[in-house]
Amino acid sequence: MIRDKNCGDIREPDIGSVMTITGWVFRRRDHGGLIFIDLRDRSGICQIVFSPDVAVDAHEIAHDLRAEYVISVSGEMRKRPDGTENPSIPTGMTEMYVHKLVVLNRAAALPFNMEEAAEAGEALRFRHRYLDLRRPEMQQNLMMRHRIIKGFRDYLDMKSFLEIETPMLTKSTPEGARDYLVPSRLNPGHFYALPQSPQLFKQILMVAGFEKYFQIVRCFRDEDLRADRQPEFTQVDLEMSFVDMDDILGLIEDMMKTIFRETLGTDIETPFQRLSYNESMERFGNDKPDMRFGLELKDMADLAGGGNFKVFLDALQSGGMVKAINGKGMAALSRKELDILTSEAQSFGAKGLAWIKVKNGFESPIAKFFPEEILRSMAKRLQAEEGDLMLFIADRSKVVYDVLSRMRLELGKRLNLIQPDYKFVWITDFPLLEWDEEEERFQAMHHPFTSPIAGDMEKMLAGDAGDREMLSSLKAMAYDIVLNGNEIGGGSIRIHRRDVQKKMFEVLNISDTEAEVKFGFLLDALKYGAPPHGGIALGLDRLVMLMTGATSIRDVIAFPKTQKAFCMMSGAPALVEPKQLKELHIKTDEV
RNA sequence: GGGGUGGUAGUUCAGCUGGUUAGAACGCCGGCCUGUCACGCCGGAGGUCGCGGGUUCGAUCCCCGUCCGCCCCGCCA
Repeated sequence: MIRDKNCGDIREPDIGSVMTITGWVFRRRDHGGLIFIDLRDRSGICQIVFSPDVAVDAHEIAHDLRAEYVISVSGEMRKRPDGTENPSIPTGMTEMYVHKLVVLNRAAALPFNMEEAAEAGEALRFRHRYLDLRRPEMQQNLMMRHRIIKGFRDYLDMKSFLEIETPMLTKSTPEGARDYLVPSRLNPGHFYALPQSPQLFKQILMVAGFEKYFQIVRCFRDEDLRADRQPEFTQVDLEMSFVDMDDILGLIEDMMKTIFRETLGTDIETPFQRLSYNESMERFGNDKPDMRFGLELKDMADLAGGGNFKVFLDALQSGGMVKAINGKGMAALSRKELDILTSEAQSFGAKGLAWIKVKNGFESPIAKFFPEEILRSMAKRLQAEEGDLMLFIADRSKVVYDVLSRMRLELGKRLNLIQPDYKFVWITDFPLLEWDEEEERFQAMHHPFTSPIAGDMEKMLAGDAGDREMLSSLKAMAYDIVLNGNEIGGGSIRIHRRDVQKKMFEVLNISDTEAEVKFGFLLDALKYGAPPHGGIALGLDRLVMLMTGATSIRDVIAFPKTQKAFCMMSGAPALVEPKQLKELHIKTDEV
């Protein structure tokens, strides 16, 4: 070993001992006489002192030290003189008096200030990711990620889950996201796909009798990126046999509780609240509600219909809805501020925003369309009191939900209603199918292997594949796990009967031949004694983001890609040699 | 594919209604400094104003195109 101890581990018992420590020069304070350096390694920082009274040559060399030089220093650990201790760091009682300094490596002037790197542009941080990752904040993030992953592994191992790897070179599936394709040299014109998830393989593992499987696995989706979406991301993927939905939800709750306790020391509340998809939409306007605050949506159709405000009446008549939320204490907003709020609503897709101030009665351009009694009922339903602002959206249901759910979040932030906390919620009873207007057929809302809920199973089997109304009413035995308004995972009880699976393909308008070509191996497997099974996949990156307080998953991924799926450090993707393309039997169009 | 926003010194940003010499802070370089911890003080260097075109006597500023980052819609579970 070329060092005796980590910088951040130095404590008072080390006083008096002579040792060697190594690290990066973090900050330097060169007084000409005394030189102080904060030496940093992964564990933390330690102040070292160069004095001409202790070692003339080391002191001489120390003048030339610069940020991020890698050095080794040997010397005596001493108690800091009275009054010079630094209580703000764990090593603040001690300092090393260096008698020997070795510069292990020099560093060029940095492209950005490490201490203010959080403010530096992401493009720059990504290009020099090795420097960005050297920052304590990023190191903390990745250490937390490690502990969380270890938490999952330990917990699932304890519960007798087996970690089994599945192929990365796999087969393109037509449903779901766009695949990343990999050309096959040995099979001209044929392509592998990188997995969007190990879905089919984990089901096969259940058929194969492993009963409890998990994997911390990379998944790939060639879709456009967001702050919480990367083209490659990590799932905690698991599947179990002989279980029902409550078994899986219970296991995940206990697992989360364990991991939050062990990594953050936080005690989260279990069991998690459960909301049906419909209830979530009604009350919050989306299927991933942030449960840390109220501001719930209220249906106003009956009251709105009792006036003669044309916008409301039109919306209701054409099958739309009128819903509202209560902007607590916002009656003081000026006309101009209300205009801004309105254009915000419009940017979310609304045609307009109707508002009624509860202020000396009711103040609003639309108040005149409603009898006093209805206005009072509206206020009552929204629990609006003097000083509040009632905000209405009237439109098609999709628009109303979309706009109000976003306004709810916006107001929650603005009114400071969102306290730091971890509020989980399960969303259940999703529709099994979703009508695709463009393709004029049903799509599986979760995926085509999801079982209907028990009561709907016979309905689907007995029903006609063209019965749109019946099919739209079917509920899936699927569940999403939502944390603070972020979807962090989802799963379902799968179809384990071949006849049900075939019916599902029929409903989805996937022909026998097509099903055979695309999922034949799963259908085959279902013939040979498939146990009832189900599982879930958790989005690890999002979970770590929330647990570290990061604002983007890019801050919890060591080497993330930009919004154009470009790696600024390595330069991937890149052009390749014509020879490589030729071997792969590939000709490109452009460039 | 679409909407929004940004790109000026190594970095973060300012730069008025288009005007002659493009600034600040931090960093960098040189000097001074023996108790600092964002050390301090003095001095200095450092600019393809993303790129291309246009309008203009004159463009960092206006217009068009383009590239890149970020946020969002579509897309994606």
